[in-house]
Amino acid sequence: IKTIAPLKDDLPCIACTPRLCSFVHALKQDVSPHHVGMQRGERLECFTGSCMKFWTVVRGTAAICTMLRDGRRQIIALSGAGSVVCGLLADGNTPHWLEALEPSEICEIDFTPLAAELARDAAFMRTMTDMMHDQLVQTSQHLVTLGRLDSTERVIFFLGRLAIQSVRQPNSGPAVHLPMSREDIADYLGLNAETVSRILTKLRKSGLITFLNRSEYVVPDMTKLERRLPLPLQQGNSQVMGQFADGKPDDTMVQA
Amino acid sequence: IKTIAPLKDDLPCIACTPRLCSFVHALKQDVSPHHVGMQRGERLECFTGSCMKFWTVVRGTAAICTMLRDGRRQIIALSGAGSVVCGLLADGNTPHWLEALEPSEICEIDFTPLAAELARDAAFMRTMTDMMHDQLVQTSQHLVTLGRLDSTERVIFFLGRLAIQSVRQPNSGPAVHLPMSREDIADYLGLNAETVSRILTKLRKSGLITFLNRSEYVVPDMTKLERRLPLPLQQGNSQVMGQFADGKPDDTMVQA
DNA sequence: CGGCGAGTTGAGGACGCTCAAATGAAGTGG
DNA sequence: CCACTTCATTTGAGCGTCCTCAACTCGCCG
Repeated sequence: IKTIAPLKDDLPCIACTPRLCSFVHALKQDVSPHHVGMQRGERLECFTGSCMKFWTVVRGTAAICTMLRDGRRQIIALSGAGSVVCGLLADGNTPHWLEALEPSEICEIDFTPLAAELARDAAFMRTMTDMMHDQLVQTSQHLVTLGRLDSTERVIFFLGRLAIQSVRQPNSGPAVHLPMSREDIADYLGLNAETVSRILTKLRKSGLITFLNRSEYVVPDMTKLERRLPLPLQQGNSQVMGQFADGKPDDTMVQA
Repeated sequence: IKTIAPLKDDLPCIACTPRLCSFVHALKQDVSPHHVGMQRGERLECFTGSCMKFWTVVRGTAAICTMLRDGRRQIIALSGAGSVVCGLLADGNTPHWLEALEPSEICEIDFTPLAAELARDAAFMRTMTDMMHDQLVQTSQHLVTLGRLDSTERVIFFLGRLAIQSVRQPNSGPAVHLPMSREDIADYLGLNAETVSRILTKLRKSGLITFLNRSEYVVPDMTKLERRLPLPLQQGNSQVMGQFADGKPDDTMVQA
């Protein structure tokens, strides 16, 4: 755990899309964001109660997980680099946590001491709304996936979405990196690990997916992939509250 | 479609938990909330783009629905009396709509003309955040249901949650009203109608559920019901941004 | 080389879906 | 009040999908 110098040349807070850091500086208070390194399987548990902690995935991949009494695990959402998770997401009944699926780096900001002040900050609340909205859209789509797609469609959808996100990354080659184990994929898709494995070999043999190794693949024909799905792979650009902020007061606070 | 007098004696906006009406009056503008009656199956479609419409279910039950290319339907969330749905929830890819599952009355407010102004209103944005948060918690739990519960557990969970919500209603007797058809339940739980029917008769024969008729039932022993589930039925009280608002400026705006 | 964990593959079975028919409930018109 | 229509629901038979359990392979590291 080390306190971060907000704008270093390696991986600055630019990765953090909602720019939470800007509120830290704006308020001139010692809400210290700090980076945490996490190994695969490590967890951050702060989903109880009302803590206003935020975790931005700077590097790696993390998952919002929950577990039932008998040990069944469900991955509710995946958080790739740049996405922000907030501690308010849990329901307080079943245990929730943020788990690194591969070696990751998380930037943690705890706004709790400033909560009352930020509740009166329209720009901050707009950011919160946007974050919640993005998460909600993602979760809703995932819900449809679990409710109405069969196992093969789920895996195809998962691989396709991952591939699309991958090409948007700046330093990506043609290969897509699979950031998680078969069991993690299964827990994300509501399947079990063996089924995922079987489907992956089926997709490999059918030529829809080409695997370079166990954790890297290429989609030779994205159109063909999409034809196997009853819903589009491309994500529409979600427009939210941010668009209504005419003056854009946040931008004035961004450093550099 | 009739414009509503905000505080009538029959079913006033008190039912609207987030009290959206208060923002209408605060801004002294003609954002006219009006009530819409809906028959079973009727739809409100405004999930495209960025309209800032809100629908509060005043009476009845509505569902946020989506449909895949081949006609598979998924009910993402149920909206009972008092809950608010907002047009921002859709992802823009697949069609989304709000559908009445039984004869319902919806209060519609379109804040679009005031969007820019409201974006600078911290109290309004806090309300938005709270709404999004509530929806997100609900959707996440639903997602776990679809991902990790088998069909019987899903139905039990559904009936149990409905029963708990029912006793909180003011005018409820011991019987729980089932506000939707078997097919609607199936589309909510990711099953098909026949399976739902089979499970209901199984639960009836096992004595877990007593049916008064096709749409009313009693849970003789809620504890026994909960023992069949790997997760608690009771919903923890979610605490969100509202708690941080010290002065509670909204309350001063409430009429009466 | 041996051990370990992740992944793959196979056999068998349970669960949930499809298709089809029967039953029930509610409304309409004679 | 009763035939008749219509639609939702129930029930049954058969089957496909996905899970469970188990054996086996592969890659990695000591």
